[in-house]
Amino acid sequence: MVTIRDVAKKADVSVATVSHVLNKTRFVSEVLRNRVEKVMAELDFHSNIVASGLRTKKTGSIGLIVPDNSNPLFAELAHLIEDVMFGAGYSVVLCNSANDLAREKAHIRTLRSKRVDGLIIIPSINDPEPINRLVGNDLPVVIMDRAIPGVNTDVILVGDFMGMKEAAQYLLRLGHRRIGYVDRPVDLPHSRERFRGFQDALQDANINLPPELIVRGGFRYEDGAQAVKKLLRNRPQPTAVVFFNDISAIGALRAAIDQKMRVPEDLSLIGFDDIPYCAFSIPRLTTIHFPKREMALKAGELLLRRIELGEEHQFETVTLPAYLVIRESTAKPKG
Amino acid sequence: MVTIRDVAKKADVSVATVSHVLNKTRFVSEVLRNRVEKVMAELDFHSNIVASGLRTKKTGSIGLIVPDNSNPLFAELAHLIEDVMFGAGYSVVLCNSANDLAREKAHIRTLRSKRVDGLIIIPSINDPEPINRLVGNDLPVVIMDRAIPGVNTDVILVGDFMGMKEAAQYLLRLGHRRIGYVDRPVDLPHSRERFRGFQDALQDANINLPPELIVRGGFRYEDGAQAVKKLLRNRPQPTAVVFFNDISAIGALRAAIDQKMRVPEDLSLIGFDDIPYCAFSIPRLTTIHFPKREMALKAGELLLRRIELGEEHQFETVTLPAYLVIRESTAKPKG
DNA sequence: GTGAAAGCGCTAACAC
DNA sequence: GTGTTAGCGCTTTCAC
Repeated sequence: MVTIRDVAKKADVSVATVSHVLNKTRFVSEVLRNRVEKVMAELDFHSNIVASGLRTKKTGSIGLIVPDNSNPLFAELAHLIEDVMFGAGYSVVLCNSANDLAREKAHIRTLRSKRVDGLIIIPSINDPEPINRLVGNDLPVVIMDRAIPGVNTDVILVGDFMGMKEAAQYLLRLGHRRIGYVDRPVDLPHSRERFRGFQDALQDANINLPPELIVRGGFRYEDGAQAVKKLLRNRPQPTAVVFFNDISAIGALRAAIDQKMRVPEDLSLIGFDDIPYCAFSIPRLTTIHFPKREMALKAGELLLRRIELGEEHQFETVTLPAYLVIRESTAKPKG
Repeated sequence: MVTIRDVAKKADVSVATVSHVLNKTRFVSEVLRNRVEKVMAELDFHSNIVASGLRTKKTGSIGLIVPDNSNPLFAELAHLIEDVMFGAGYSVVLCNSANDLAREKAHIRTLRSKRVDGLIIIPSINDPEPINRLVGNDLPVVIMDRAIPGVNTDVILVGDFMGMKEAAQYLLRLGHRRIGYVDRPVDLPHSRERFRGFQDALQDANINLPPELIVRGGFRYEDGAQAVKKLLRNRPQPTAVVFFNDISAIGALRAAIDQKMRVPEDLSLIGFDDIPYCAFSIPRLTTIHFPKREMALKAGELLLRRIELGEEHQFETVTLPAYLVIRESTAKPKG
């Protein structure tokens, strides 16, 4: 690997000069600058960022921890974040936590050792301690999507409560009275909020929510399928079901059709996230829009501000509105 | 940030000893080892991998360049690769090329500057030169999914030709004679292979493939929808359409239904990739299975071999079989 | 406008 | 068994 030294020697200048043309960090006469640049090209010189990082304490990389990059929501978020960070000159190290605390902590540890300039996390952790320790060590962190009580970072949330409440209200307005709810297997702040929004809407309308209509399902296709089958075993059957996320709603849609139910005539279904596929399923899925682009942008913005302006004060918590997108999987209950 | 020096001082040993307990790279008496480890924990020491990387020329990171992490195929591949690399102690820097050559080159340049230990690329580039230059500089690279003629790396391909041929043969066996084909907007080796497989099957059966049944569409939902609408304007209409990928097939499925076509009764549809959603669409999508797990595993294996064993010889090209998965979007043509 | 040189935090050869 | 120390390839202060 060719070094700055090699370039300096061949261009007959000092390493300082080479460094300065590299970083435009002080004036270099045109003659020398041209000479240096020519030699760099000739030698196919690629500045060693590891070495410069050792001096400058900047790596030009950030860590991004998501639960599961196979999930279309997280995949899109990861993509968008990579996009804004690329624009700002940073690379992103992508880590999947698999909803596993130990793994998440391992990734945090590694990322810290690698001296990433910042961290964006969609946490599986509910414990602020490992994260607060990072911040204490001057590592800018932004938490996305899931609130962790007591965390000292910027956090960007989605209007889970209101989004889900709006969905339930819509169903109520259509005339539904027996509405099922399918949750994640283990709850986290965001899922709790969504469920609260759902409950709140029913309560406002004085609708009873019997426990048999709440199922702790999962966030995968199969989970949604299983959950809806279970709900459909109830008598009377629910006329609508709301899901923690789109994927499980789509699995449920499939299972409902398999059970000869018509959607939405016999059963209304609502998801959450508004993944691209919702607009193409048959029927198209009514869902709550998750503002992915806005979240990625905001996350990038807040992180970059901490990194580059070194802001230390006031952590911000911003909540982006989620809103209902009415498509074709919802209708009035029959009868 | 606490350094090895701080630890050494506090534990009253030399930095060498600290380094050696850190890396288990030479024997350290239990007494000292315990003392050092205790101090490390007390000071919350996190070894600076940037610094060690400068000495060892290893960063413990690899680069992964995919066209678009929002695409479920690439998202899953990225996830799987992260998984195997995590298991081997590496982080992965994820980059989206957006099918843009300039961007892909920019990423390669950055990754090289960051001295990643290896690179896995799903190239948008057709030009072996930038990649061969990397290899010339001792950066292990493996190319996935798309062949680049003349490249000096390991490459892992999928049986595009045979997979697509099998799909077409299946359609032929069902009795289809007017079969449409929807390709990517600009072809790359893998799409060319797929198309060749399709052509080959028709040719074997002495079926004519009129140009109006071939559309250069795209790989997004909307593209598939547009493409199928265009195909359906032909008279006689095709009775089946094969798509370059699942996403466009799913978009087409939606559009076909919108045009009051029944799938598969009026129109058979086949995708490619077997993304998870295919098993849940209505109807479930017949497609060609893309061996994602096997590819990720193989890519990791080959890359790690180059990185850790420093193998220099013989580049390998492995082709993983792709096979037809018959679901519900295909049937005999009516009439 | 340019160069010399110290030093970032680690590893590893060498010395004892 | 353990310690000393010379770098790894850069950046940046200080000097001219």
